[in-house]
Formats: sequence, structure tokens, C-alpha cells
Amino acid sequence: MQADLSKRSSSAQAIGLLREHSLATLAQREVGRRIVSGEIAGGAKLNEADIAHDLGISRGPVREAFRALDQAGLLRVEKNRGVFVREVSLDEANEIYEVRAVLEGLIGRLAAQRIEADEIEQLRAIVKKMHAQEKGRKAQAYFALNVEFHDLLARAARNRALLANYRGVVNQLDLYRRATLSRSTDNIPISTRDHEAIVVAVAARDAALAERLMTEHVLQSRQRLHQALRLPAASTP
Amino acid sequence: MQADLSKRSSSAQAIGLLREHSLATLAQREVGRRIVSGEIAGGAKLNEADIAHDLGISRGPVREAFRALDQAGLLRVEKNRGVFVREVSLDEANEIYEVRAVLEGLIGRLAAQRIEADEIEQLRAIVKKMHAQEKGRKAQAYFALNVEFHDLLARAARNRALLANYRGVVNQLDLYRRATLSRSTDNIPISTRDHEAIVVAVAARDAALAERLMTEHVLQSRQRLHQALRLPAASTP
DNA sequence: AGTTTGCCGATTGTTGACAATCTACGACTT
DNA sequence: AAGTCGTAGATTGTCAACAATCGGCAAACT
Repeated sequence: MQADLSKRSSSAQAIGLLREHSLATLAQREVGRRIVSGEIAGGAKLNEADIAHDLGISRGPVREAFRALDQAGLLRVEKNRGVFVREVSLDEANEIYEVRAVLEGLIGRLAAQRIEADEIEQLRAIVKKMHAQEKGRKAQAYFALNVEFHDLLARAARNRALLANYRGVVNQLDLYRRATLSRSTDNIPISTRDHEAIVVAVAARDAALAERLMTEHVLQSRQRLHQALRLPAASTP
Repeated sequence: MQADLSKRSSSAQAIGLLREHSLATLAQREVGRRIVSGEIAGGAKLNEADIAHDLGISRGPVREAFRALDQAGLLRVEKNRGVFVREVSLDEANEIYEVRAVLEGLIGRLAAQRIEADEIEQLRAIVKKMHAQEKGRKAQAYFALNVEFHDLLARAARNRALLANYRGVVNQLDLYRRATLSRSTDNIPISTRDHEAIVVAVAARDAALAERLMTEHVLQSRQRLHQALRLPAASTP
């Protein structure tokens, strides 16, 4: 009684998902993904009924998802008016960068003390891939590697509260970066050199150095954002 | 047609609250307050129907409030089993303290640069009240002043993301401190001396010093917690 | 005796209907 | 013509009923 494999696996997958996640959780994940990925424009109004229909569920779970995403800072709820994708102003982005800088500093310090050997290898592998992308100037792919690099380090810090706060801050920053298309304006070669230095410091277990490098890396990334803003819109190849 | 004053004002207040806050928001605030204040025991299971009946509303808004509080880290949702007040282990408390230390450090640095004159006066007033409480050994009252002191400084840092993250971290720490009754074990005189030094540094606009003092203040507070744990349960006057 | 199976009450998950509120648009007044 | 009022449609807020799931208990089976 072996059914069609692809069908069986997909329905089994769906059942498994529903077994441990409520529709509200799934809706939260999906809407959150659409916001961070930029599928939904910044400041856009989200209609409960539309999204519910879109996901094939009723409004209840969607409302629950909205409440969670509001708390996560990804959208803003105005009573009797609706929910809107949160817009992050330049001022706010600067504020968030200040927080991110100290969080990444702590990540660098703790990761240098607690990272495992195989994680160091993974970091090196990511940097290697970054070098490969450097030639091709594939900003999109580079951006994904960058996220992976920082998230791996954040996990290596072995601090759940730090990881959660870090991810929340990064998500909110993405709300701004997406709006300014600044992903492609990141100076990739410089950024990669930063990453190499960070890996060396972490592998050498130099906590103080790793902390300083991470903090500076974030602040320089903020600097680059400001420079990009001063110039007119950079060309998007 | 002037109705009974107390009645009029309370109903007017209620209407005003409902005008700008949904029932879900009010439920979130109320349940959150009960959790942080310790009215609800750690690890306790929250029954949707009970709370809804208790607040005189239906389950819908309560569920929305739960989702937000889950995201805020105050409670934990287990599908088909219910929601439970989150329990923070000693390990987790230590992790949260590490995050709080760098956040408070940033608060000290920024507050030293951006605090207004009247806010410095308010800080001094709080420290003065702390000295008064010091004689009476009213741990409860002192604890409230301590919260006020740190929150005022956090606001003085003029950074919304920092303020939000700080408050979230403090709320989660309270989940632990409440469980261990460590409020009363705080060494009040030492803590007050810390606060005085912080006010001096901030008033002198010494950002580096304020940052260092704040960070150390948090880490020492963690130290005191550990000492209290090593001793058997301290007497509660 | 110990394990398994099938029910039962309780609780959560989801839905659709109803009430309240806002926004847009057009008629009316000045 | 400009502004105001009022109505209609759409959207959100809330509720109560329905469906699904879980945990415990007792009966049946090995």
C-alpha cells in the first residue's frame, strides 16, 4: 500500500507541520517572510480578509499572527484602521544600528570563547563562498551568505536571549535596508575582509579582539549605508 | 445632569481606554502585569476560558494577547496543550544578564551624551528617595525605585530600539528574580552607591565612565544573585 | 498482573456571523 | 465655490458555536 511517493511525502509533510504548528504560527511565519523578503512593500496596508483568503484560512489565526508580528516590530497595528508593514526611518535605523553594534560585539566576545571547531570550519567555508561571489558581483547571493555568517556566529555565542534579540534587531534593520535597496551598495570586498579578520580572531579565541572587530564591522556597515544615501541612487546592475 | 463623580470618571476612563485600545491590547497589558508582578506563579498554566471570563471578554482577544506575550517571551505556547507562564532557569537568567549588561552599558554611554537637565534632577530625586528607604529596609519600595531609576536612564538614552529591547530583557529577568525571591536579597546600600556614581558620571557627560559603571552594576547585581543562591533561602523580614 | 484499547470530559483550534468603526463620496447649506 | 453633513460600503473588533485534540480512566485482552 505504498502510495505515490511525492504525494505521500507532501501530504505527510503537511500533516507533520500541522501537528506541531497552529495555523496562526504558520501564518506568522509566512507573513513575516513576505515582509522581511520585501514581497510586501514597506508601509503597505495588510487586509485581514485578503491574507486569510490567500492562505486559505479564516481571519482568526491571521489576527493572532498579526499580534505576534506587531510585538516583533515587523508591523504596526492601528485600532479600527488596520495593520501596516512597519516603516523604519533613517533615524530609527541609526538607533537600531547602535543596538546591533553592542549585540554583535557581545556575540564576537562570547563566540570567541565558546565556538566549536566544526563551526569555525563552517565560518571559513562561508567566507570562501563569499570570495567566489566577489568576482561575480552577485549581490543577492552575497547578501544571503552574509546573513548566514552572522547568524552562525550568533548561534556560536551559546546565549539564547542574545540570539533572539539579535535576530529581532536584524529583522527590523532589514525593513530599512530593503527600503533603500542598500543591499547592492554594500561594499563587498571590504566586508569580506572584515569577515576574514573576525574568523581569525574567533579561531584564536581572542575575545576582546573579536568583540572590537564585530562592533566596528557593524558601525562601518552603517557608515557605508550613509555614504550610499549621500550619493544619488546607485545603479542596480 | 452631573452623575456620581467616581462612577462617571471610571466609566469615562473605560470608554476612553476602549477608544484607543482593543480588548486584546488590554488583555495583553493585564495578563503581562500579572505575570511580571508575580500574581501568577511561574510555570502556571493559563486557561483561555478562565481568563476570558475573569476579564469579562471572549476567548478571541485573550488568544491574541497570548500570542503577543509569547513573542515577548513572557509565556510559552504548546499547541493543543495550552499556554504556560515561562520559567527562566538559572542558566537562562545568566544569559539574559549578559545581554542586559551590554544594553545597560549602551544606555549609560548614550544617556551621558543625551540626557536633559531635568532628567538628571529626576535621577537625583530617585536616589534621594532610595536613601530614605535604605533605613526602613522596605525592599518592595526600593525595588520600585530601582526600576524607575533604570527606566528613566533608558529613556534618556533617546533610542527607541534600545528602550524596547531593554524593557523586554528586564521583564524576562523579572520572571527569574521573582521565582527566587531575590528582590529582598539585593544589597541595597551597595546598589545605592552604584546609582550615585552613575548619576555623577552621567551628569558629568562622561560617556565612557557611565558605560563602564552601568555594565559593572549589572554584572555585580548578577554576582549578588549568585551569592544569594549559594546561601540557603535568606530570611524575608 | 500488566498492557493495550477505546471511550469521556475538558481544553484548545478554527470558523463564520454579527456589531462597531472608519473612509469615501455625494448632496446639501451657506 | 467651499465646507459640512450624512449615508453607503468596506474593514476591523468581538463573540459564540463547532471541530479537533489531549489526558485520564476503565474495561478488555494477553
